Amino acid sequence: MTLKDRIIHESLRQFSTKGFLNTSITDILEAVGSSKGGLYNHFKSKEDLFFAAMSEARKIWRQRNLDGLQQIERPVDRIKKLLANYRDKYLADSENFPGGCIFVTLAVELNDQRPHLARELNEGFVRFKRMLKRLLDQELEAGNLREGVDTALVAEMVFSGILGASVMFISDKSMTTLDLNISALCDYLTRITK
Amino acid sequence: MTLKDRIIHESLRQFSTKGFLNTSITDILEAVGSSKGGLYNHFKSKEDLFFAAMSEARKIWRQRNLDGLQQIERPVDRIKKLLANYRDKYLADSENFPGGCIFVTLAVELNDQRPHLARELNEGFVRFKRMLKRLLDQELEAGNLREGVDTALVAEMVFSGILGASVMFISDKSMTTLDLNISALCDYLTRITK
DNA sequence: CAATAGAGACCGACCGGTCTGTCCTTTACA
DNA sequence: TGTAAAGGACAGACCGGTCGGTCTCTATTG
Repeated sequence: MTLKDRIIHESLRQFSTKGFLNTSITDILEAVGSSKGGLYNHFKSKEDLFFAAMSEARKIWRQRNLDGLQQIERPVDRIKKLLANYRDKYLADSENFPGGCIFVTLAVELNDQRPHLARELNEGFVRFKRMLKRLLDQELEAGNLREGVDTALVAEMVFSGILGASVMFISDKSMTTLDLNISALCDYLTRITK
Repeated sequence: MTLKDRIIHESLRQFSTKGFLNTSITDILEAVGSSKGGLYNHFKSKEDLFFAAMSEARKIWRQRNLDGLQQIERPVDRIKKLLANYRDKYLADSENFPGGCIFVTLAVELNDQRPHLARELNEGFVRFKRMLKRLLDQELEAGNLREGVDTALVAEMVFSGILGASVMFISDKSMTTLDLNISALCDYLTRITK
């Protein structure tokens, strides 16, 4: 692994626990055993490192959460699989993200302090919500949802549930609470399905 | 209003937008038009100010969210009223908390960095969840919940939904998205009630 | 020899906190 | 009642330390 990659991955670890502003360049460099020169050779600023780290974080997120979704036919079951992935393969991943979901941590920290950095976090949230709604709409067109179910409302509910579970997990790092949350969401999905 | 109170309220404003660590006492003092001497005369440290501010924040939270709950008879309707309060009287309060829910912001920021400060935030979350479950259990005993409804699961779901809605509101400050989230939660509560 | 990666001294800005000094109000006493 | 002592509220200079970023210098490699 190159120094550049090691810096990026160490950044992900520290950003996920301490956020962007409270992580110092020095902390990252001490962890990877390098120095200022080694960092500023590859990144022109701390913000530049932020964007590189976010790109890598999105890649890891997709790898973890979309794994095995293609093999599943029913859209609603894809959502349930995604929820299980989110619990087992993503949030449980204390190697890359020891502080919990890095997007939640950074969104909460940066939205009022560094709007231009927070923008792409919000875009990620919106894209994720749209994906949930799309899957629910497919189920609706197949006539598999109960009467009066609003897919936009359900997508919002599931997404908020995931965000809330992520915040709870950041707070108490409890796998049982996390499991309770994911179970509640799956239960909810079952309840609105025929 | 005394200087001490003005410092506390300005702290709430700045903590809710920038968090604790990224708010400098100089920023607070400039906003209230005072100086170091004026602050350290009333608080022995920045952490001392934090605890004073949190105490005031909890007081405001209760005022806003529990307002008018006593007049309502059905427990599940109390929860719905609380959700409406949370949307209309608490999150919409940009005077005290311009950055959204201060407890979410601080919990996400402090859990890995200042565990002893974060502890009482988590305690608040647990107490709130217990309150939700207690109300649901009352409804269950009255036989007003549908078959197979697990009150702990529902409480978890509602609480996560609130946390998620708070994070979304921090991110986009959109009242329509917030309203969608609260509606989804009310919809969910209706769906599990007889 | 040229080019690049990396080490680390260094810079100005800012941090939380301390300390001294200056008011102003309250209290004590002849 | 006049006056001095005492104490609290606040201003702001100052301290050691840390921040992001720059710069110079060295080691390695083709």
